[in-house]
Amino acid sequence: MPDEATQKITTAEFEVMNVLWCDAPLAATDIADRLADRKKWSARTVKTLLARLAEKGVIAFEEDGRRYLYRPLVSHADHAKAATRSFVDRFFGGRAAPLVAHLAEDGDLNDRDIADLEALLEELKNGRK
Amino acid sequence: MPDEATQKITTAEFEVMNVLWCDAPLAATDIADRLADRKKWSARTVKTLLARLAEKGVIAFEEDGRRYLYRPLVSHADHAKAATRSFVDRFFGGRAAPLVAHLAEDGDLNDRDIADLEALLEELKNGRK
DNA sequence: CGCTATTGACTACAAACGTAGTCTCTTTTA
DNA sequence: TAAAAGAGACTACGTTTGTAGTCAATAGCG
Repeated sequence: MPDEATQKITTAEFEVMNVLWCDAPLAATDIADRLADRKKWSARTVKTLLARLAEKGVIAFEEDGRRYLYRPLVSHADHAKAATRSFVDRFFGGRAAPLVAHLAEDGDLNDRDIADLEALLEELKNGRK
Repeated sequence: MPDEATQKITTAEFEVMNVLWCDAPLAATDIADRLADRKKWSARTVKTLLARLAEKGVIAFEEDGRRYLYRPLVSHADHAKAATRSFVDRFFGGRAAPLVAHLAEDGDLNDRDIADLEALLEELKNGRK
């Protein structure tokens, strides 16, 4: 089962993880550069976040000359899965349907979403019987 | 559109909101009592959380003799909706299907969930055309 | 070959959070 | 009527989070 730590990525840390999920391993500076457009963080801030992520065990780093290269230990999929689980548990008693209903009510589902969901359900029903 | 504040309910505060969403208005003591089984918080803690929620504008209180009766200003549905939106935006680029796919992959959807989702999709398709 | 720029290590610091304690007033009860 | 029990107001305090600054080593540049 996924480690507890998976849950504990904060929003700021998540931004860093997003970069690493796109491309890894990367040096701290590279990560800061790739974040530069979205966030106006100093490189220090990024370093701090990397240190905290490493401390939490969700990323690893290896030496590369006199700098470190960072790499995620938790996949995006695993993290999304764990986060989804706890979100759905918390807000919808673990049931997915009410969640989708909420999205639907707000008109947040377009035709493509609906089509995707239909396809997904088809698949599920087949896999199940 | 829902207030920004809607997002800002913390996990501890959320427990308090859950009580108020079930039954309101309630006095602080009543809320503490109803939380007693799940959380072993002192009544003080509950009071603090109520004060913070009031400060954030997500609950209101009215005097009732020498105590206050608290009542949510944000409905459970609104909060769930806002939270769902930001969750789905954050993790799945705003698309619901990948979210459901994650739940499905983990076997977190049972037959009833699937049936519910199917019904929901039927409804959506009808409402849409 | 000394200076500047880069990198990691350590430190900082305010706001938000979780979790309460104390103080004071008032109402109920013995 | 004095004491106890409960209500709100204000205060507290360690931790986490967001957002960095400083210091020391190193390494390339002029």
